[in-house]
Amino acid sequence: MNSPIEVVRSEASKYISLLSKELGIEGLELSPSDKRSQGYFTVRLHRYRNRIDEASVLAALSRIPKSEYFSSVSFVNWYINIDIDARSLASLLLDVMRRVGSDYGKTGKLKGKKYLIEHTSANPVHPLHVGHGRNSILGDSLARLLRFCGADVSVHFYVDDCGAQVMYVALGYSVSKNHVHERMARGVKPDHVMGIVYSTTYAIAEINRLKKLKENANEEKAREIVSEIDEWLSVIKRNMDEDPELVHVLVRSLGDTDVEHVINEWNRAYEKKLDENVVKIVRDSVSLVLDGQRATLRRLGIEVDSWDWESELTVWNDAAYRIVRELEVKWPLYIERKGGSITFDAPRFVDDMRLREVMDLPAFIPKVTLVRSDGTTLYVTRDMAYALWQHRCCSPDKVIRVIASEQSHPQAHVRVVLYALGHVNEALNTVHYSYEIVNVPGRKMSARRGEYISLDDIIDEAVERARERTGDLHNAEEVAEKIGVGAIRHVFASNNPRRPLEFKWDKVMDFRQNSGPFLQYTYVRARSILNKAGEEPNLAVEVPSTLEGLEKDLVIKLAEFPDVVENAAMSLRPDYVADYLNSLALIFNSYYEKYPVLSSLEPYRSFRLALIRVLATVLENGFYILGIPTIERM
RNA sequence: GGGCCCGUAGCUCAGCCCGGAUAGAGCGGCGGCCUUCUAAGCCGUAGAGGUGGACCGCGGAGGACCCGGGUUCGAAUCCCGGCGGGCCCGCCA
Repeated sequence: MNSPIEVVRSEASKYISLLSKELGIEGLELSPSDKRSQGYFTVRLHRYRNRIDEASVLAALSRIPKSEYFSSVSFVNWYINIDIDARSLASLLLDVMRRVGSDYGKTGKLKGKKYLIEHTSANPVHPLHVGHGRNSILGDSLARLLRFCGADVSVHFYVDDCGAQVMYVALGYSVSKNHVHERMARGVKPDHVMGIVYSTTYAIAEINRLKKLKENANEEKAREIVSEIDEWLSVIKRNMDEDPELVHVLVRSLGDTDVEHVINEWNRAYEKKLDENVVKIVRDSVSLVLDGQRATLRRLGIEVDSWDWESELTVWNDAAYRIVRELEVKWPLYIERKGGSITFDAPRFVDDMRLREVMDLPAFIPKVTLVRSDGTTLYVTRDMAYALWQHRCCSPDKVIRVIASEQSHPQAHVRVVLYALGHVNEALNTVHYSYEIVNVPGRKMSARRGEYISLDDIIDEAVERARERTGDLHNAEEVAEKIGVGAIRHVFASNNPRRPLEFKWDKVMDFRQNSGPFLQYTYVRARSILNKAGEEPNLAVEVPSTLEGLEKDLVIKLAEFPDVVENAAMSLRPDYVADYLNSLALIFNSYYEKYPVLSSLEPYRSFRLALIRVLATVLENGFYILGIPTIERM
């Protein structure tokens, strides 16, 4: 048993079940008390007030032997409060710690379980932006959390290399190759260069399209079109400010081209593998962008195990079409055809099959078009094929797809269609891990217009602000980098994914308010004590006869860690870990002021050193889960 | 029009699934603490509620987690109906 609190809890459960026999009541429930001053665990007896009286409860309590792990059992206001004996809990804690060492917190709960986590999966046409930051960090923290609990986790990134947006960047790249490479040779990140190529090419396409539209439009319509053109011109202008030469090249080469037409040609050519040159140029440009995105992820400590190319897994092997054909054969009554397009009546299917009783679905689901009139597949169709592949590739117990909440309908479609095709387990074990968007006040973000705040920018900014305070440490740059990364990771990992996140520079970067650096600082203080102590703390120490106040609080908090991790993993909520670390840090920082370690007398000195050793381990493991870098000095 | 999520102190949030004791934190405010293990820290304090009164004591009622109902011995928590905010409802991804 590697969870100290769990040991006490099972003692308390035993105690309570004895009590329920004594009282002749079934279903007494042990829960953590919200009034810690009264006790750690509590049992509510209110609902039995008419069946038993207080005297009989007190009598029953006096008949049951108390566990050595309880300091007190009391009966107040119809609550039975059981308090933990801090001394025995401390012994338990140190026992566990002696046994597992740096593995403290791992309960092996998910041993033998296999997870596939898909996260980020950004369009490979521009740098990652703030929204992706939330996605990547949530996904990565989940992966770390589940791995920490013993699960076998494989992290996948879906490379969305089909569809128009990729053709824009490829076309732009094809006419500006030398310039792109020259910039990369100068050290500019490839995704940033390609981001400019993409949004410029897209703007050129839009302008050319609108211009043609204008020719046979009435006066009112024409005015509208002109103002739209102006907007796209301003996109070009903004890109021009960033890199005039590159944008000039693009405008010169593509200004007179019917870009939209070429894009459609290329799109077809790529999907059907008709033109080797197109395939190569698309692959090259996507790879370049991915290199850049990968570098950003790596800077945040995020590693991806598998890069799954949409083209290979769903299009070139015909998997997406197979989905459609099977659906047509199996459920013809739910298929609607209109001029070559194919639509699945998902809402009716869900109602008829009573699917809502089987899986968690929104109360409303729209119909879903699977094939366009021109015979090409849609993103969602390909995603269905991909979802199936995710289950086939390594037979995971669960596939967790970290995808923004705005995609809840298509994600529901994916699961419904898997179910319809008879892949029931696959459908039930596909989780849309939904998170809310990141808002940046005052900025309307649009990746197509090149309007976004890149993840690189905010990391840079965070690091720069950290640098202002690292002073003349010999490794100031390195420390600043870790603090900046820690701050960013903490912001995204510590918020409830279900809530929209307001991203305000001053708030995220305010290290007083932000707890990433606060946690790191806490670790530094603990580390400092251990370093000054010199030797590795002995964990087989005598526990002082009295533990009270903050010392007791600290022991209990440290003992809770395995529980907290397990709960976070089962609920897929890395933010629970962040929350826990935060309150642990608060307790320790108060403790630090009040309880000297190195200068205290025995047995306190040794005991406290051991406690600090546990604390450091808990922080290290918590940091691992959240991906917050540890720092020895700051 | 429909769906999903959210509404708790000045601000950001936890608690709600599974109802129970005085609704918890952090930030910000105010006031303090660096010859003692790193002050990116800590301590104290006000703050979730209106009326009447010159003040004090005692007792009672009412209000109190967006609003209004309901269920319950008991509701921030469950149910119904509103209001406010975000996102979605494409032959885009």
